[in-house]
Amino acid sequence: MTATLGGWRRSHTCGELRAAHVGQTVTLMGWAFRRRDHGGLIFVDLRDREGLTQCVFNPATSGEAHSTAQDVRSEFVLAVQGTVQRRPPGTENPKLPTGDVEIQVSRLKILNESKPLPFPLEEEAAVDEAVRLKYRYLDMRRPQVLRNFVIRDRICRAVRDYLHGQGFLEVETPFLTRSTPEGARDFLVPSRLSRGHFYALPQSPQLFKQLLMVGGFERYFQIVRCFRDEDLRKDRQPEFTQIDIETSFLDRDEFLPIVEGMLVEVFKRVGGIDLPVPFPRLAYDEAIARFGSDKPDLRYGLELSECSDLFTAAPFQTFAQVVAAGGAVKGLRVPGGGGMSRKELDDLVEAAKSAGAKGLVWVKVNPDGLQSPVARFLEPLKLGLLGRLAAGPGDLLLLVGDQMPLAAMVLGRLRQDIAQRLTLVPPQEFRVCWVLDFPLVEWSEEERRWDAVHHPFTAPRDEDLPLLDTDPGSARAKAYDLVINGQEAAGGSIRIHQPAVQEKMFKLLGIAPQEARARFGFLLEALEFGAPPMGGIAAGLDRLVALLAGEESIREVIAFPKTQKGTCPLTDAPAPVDPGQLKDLGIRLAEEP
RNA sequence: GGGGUCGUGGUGCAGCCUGGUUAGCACACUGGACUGUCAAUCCAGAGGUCGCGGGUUCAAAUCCCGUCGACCCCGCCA
Repeated sequence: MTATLGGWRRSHTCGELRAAHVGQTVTLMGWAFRRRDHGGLIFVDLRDREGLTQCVFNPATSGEAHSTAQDVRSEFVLAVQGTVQRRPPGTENPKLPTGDVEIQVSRLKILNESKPLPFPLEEEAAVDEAVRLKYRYLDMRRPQVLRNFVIRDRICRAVRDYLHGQGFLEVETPFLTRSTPEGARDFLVPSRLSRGHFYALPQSPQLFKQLLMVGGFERYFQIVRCFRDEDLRKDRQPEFTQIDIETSFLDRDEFLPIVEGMLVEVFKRVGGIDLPVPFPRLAYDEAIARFGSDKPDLRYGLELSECSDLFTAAPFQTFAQVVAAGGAVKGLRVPGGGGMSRKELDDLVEAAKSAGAKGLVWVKVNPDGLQSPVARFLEPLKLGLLGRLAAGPGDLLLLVGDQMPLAAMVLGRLRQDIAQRLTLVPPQEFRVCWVLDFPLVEWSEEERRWDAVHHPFTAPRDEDLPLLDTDPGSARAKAYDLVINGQEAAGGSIRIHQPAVQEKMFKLLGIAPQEARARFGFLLEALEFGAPPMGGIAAGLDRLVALLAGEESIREVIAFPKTQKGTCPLTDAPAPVDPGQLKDLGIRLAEEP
């Protein structure tokens, strides 16, 4: 190092020099971002993590430095020594924080050269993501990419500071663990020492954090990697990071404010945003009824209306039958949507069908009456309908009749599309809410059994405990989701801490006692040794960072993300392995089918 | 597993629908000129298996089939 640097020491970063530094002799190190060669005079914008500083190479100052600067190309690594001087009047650059000054370079050292780059680092340059990821180490030199990781770092620090202040212990849990049934597909790791046996990478530290509570740690958190072998999306990676939290002796209403405090701290420190507390709370049923979603976006209105009663005895047989069969008719008013073309309406109908609806009734409210494929059935209901939906001329009404919650969820999906199309979504705004009282279980038609909505360790609400025997589908869980701008940002629950209840839950889910013992025996046993009441939450760190960074995809806030097929363009993982490695593991690959 | 968009010098795109000049433009790159630029400017130049394979045709970047890859969506993600 010393040899290369020749005793030079960096005195300042490229982001900090101001008019107050004029006259000082400084040493800067960084990358040549841009070079402007005027023949007699050469300008180089030197870039490091903190910013840009213009360096001037004048033969009158140093002929040697000037001639070396002629060889400088993009992304050469440079060390410069020189004097900070005020730029000549009229040549200041207001776009740069350092734009009032420049370095009159007396000595230049090229620390390393660079080949021409495979893509430009200019901010405005659009580059294919696959190319960016293959050369991610170059991509991150772009200030707008770096910025996302600064935000990520600050969020993590705010989380740690806050939780430590609240008495939480940061504890690590194993990555090599055992496969859990249910949930996502596991990533498996073959064991060499126990041939034929496999570890699984954790989908979350769920069981371990409960064991930490049995262990008396009382308040635990971890910023931890989780692994799920499922298909990817712009907000889903095979490995992602959670802020994982668990507490003892707290009921839901004592725990949620702790999480609110964490979010307040993060948004305040990182975004300068004041989130009002307490966060609004919506029961699951209410969220579905009003917004057609269990993760409602509260940044805009477009609430759904309950219209079932209007159709009980109506001439519109289709809906009357739906209501008679215990279903519901839900309505959505699209303000000013009366001008939509036939094609746009057809697209809405298509979208409704692909969301699972049998159909979609649209109604244009014209000054002279209703216009709709079923207008003649609706005309008698006109006043009731317009009143219920608060609709007037120029509006479009969308109606779906089906079983709940499907009817509402179909409109909930259209609600999002329409908000986008009508640009009702305010930018730079954050609306946070809790969704509570989720159903404990839901009936799985294909498996012919009850499935846990959250996970099998989630406690039912105390008053709903008897329902486990009589009407499991109506039992509500002590589960909660934190929703920000229509995205699930965190989810958690109060856990079952009594073995008898846990066994009852397994039974309900069709997990036989011996099967439960085989899979979760260690947890069941732990619950028998004085497990405290406990509950917690897991927040998706990547999504939180993306939200605060204003990025669509979490790939933008992960240093080395995977493509949609789960590959890494930089390392070419996953890759075949040496046959000897497979032999050690006792693994033979099956022939291709 | 299914649907959609895209794939053309290093990068970003046009050309494709309606097959036929030497595949065009911008940026980057190379050489030259230039002492106040900051997306420097001006002059000159080099750089292409049109993702891959097959088919149709006198002729394919262009039409057809297959395949691979990237992205978006549905399913999936307790």
